[in-house]
Amino acid sequence: MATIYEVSKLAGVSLATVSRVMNNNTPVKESTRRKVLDAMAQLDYRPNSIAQSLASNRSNSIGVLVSELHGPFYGAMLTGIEAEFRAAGKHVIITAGHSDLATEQDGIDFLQSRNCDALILHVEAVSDDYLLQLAAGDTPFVLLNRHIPAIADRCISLNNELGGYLATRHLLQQGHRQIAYIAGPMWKTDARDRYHGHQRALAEYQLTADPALFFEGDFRETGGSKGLESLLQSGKTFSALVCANDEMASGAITAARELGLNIPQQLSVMGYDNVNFAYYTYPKLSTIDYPISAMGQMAARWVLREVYQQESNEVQQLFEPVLISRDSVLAAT
Amino acid sequence: MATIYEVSKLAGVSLATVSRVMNNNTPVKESTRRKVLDAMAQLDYRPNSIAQSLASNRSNSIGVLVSELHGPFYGAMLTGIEAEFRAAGKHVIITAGHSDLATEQDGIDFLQSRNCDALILHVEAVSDDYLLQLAAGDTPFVLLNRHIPAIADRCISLNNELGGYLATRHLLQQGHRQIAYIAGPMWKTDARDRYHGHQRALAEYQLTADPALFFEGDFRETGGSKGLESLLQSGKTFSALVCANDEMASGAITAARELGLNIPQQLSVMGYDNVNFAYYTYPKLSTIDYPISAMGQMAARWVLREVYQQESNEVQQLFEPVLISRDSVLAAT
DNA sequence: TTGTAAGCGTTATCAA
DNA sequence: TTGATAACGCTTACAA
Repeated sequence: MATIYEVSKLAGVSLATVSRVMNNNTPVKESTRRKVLDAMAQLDYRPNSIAQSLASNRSNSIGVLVSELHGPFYGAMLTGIEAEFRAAGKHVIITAGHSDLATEQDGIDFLQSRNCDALILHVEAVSDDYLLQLAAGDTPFVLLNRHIPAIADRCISLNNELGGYLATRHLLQQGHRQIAYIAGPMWKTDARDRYHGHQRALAEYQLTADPALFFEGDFRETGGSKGLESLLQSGKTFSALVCANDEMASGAITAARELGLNIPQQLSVMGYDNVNFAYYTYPKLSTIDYPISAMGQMAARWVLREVYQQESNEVQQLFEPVLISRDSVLAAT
Repeated sequence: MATIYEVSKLAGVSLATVSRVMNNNTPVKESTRRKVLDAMAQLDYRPNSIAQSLASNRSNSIGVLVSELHGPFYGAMLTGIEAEFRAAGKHVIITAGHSDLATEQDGIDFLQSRNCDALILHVEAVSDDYLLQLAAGDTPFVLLNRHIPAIADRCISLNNELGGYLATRHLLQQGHRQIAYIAGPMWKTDARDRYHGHQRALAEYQLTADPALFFEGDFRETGGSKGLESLLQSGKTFSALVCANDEMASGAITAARELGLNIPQQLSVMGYDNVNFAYYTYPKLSTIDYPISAMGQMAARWVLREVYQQESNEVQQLFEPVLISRDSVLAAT
């Protein structure tokens, strides 16, 4: 592999000049530039990005920490992020935090030790304080799907409370009054926010959430199926169910069918996220749209703007959920 | 950020000694080691991985190129890869090839320019010749889901033909004789292999594939739905359908339902891949298990063994698909 | 067992 | 507009 030194020799100029034409940040005489470019082509020269990083203190790499690498939600998010950076010639180092405190902190350490220019974090276990402290350090970062007022300028988030409200209000508007709820893990902010929205909608109809109709799931299919079974066993009747995400809704629907319940005739079900497969469940899932891919893209743009000074991009930080009405909800009889 | 120099000063030893305790590759007196470790702790020293890479000519990073970042298939694959590397302290740079020739080549260039120690490639558009040439270069790489005899030692693949055979044979054994087929894009090897397996199974029953019962899809839900509609319009009757992957099967099932077809009573459906959601479709999808997460893990181990000399890990390169029988297939009447 | 010093391939500061 | 040359933070002969 040719080095800048060989290029400079072949072109008959100094190292510095070669560097200048590469980075074209300093004027170089056209004829000199040509000589250098020719030499580069002739040697099939590729700059060593490691050496560039060491000298310039810039790695052109962005660390991304997500809870999981699989699942429709994270997939869409990563796609949004990678596409934006790829186009900008930056690259992404991806690691998983598994919603676990130690693993998340570890992941952040790991990414920092790789000299990332910036971090995009989708963290759940780590505390606000920890992040505040991280913000005092000198690795810039954006938070995805989390809102911390003190560093609101680094947060890209969805109004989850509103989404929770919309889901339940939809059911109420369809005449349902006994509404069960399968939540995400309640230590997660988004799970709590969604549930608060649920409560607010109920309150508007002079209703309160019945603890017997509440189940805390895990945001995964099995959480939905177990949740439904448990709710049914409570003995309380309910005509509608809201699940805090689509995966649990899918699990709940499958479990309901196995128990001989007709969806939506005997039970209306709402999901949340509008992940790709929501259209392909049976019945098609009514849900709340979470524009996670766009939000990932915005996180990338934030970095491009704040860290790499690419002013061109508009960055939207606050997103609003939208109700998607499909076939899993029926008016109450 | 403290450097190795400051550590050496504080510990009262030379740079080299500090380096030695970090890499513990050379014996260091226990008391010296302690002094160094203390100094490191005191300064909260973190080695600069960029400088390490430049000096050692090792980046400790592995480039991963997959077709997409989303979708259940790639999600599982990335999870398998990342978990293995994370445990080994290596990190992954992930980029997407989108099954497009230029984008894939570009991605490979990109990863090489980042000085990856090795590459894991899930490429579809790039030619065998191109890969053979790449193999002649000096960046080691493994191929996932692709088999090229000349470099078989770098390939981790599933016997896709066998899977296709198993899927169709299952239907034949259930008494089906008119079997439609929705394929993946036929320029992709795996799509072709699966189809060949289908043909072989038919041949065993003295049948041949009917072109009117063939549709070339795109491995996505919409391919399945469009495929089913198109097959139905052909006027030919069929009692079973095999789809070359689960996503198309899901799309086909949804479309069938909309057209008033009962699954599996009026139409049996087979999928392929056994992605996570296959258990949550209605009816539960009978499919062919593709252990993609394990295969991703093996690709990672291959790298660990071949590139980082970690001999400990066994690497399995050839995988066999297995039939998963669930509810979407019924015996022919 | 430890220290010295020469790289690794760039960028960036100064002069010229 | 160009050239010397000192960083950047570490690894690794080679000596001691």
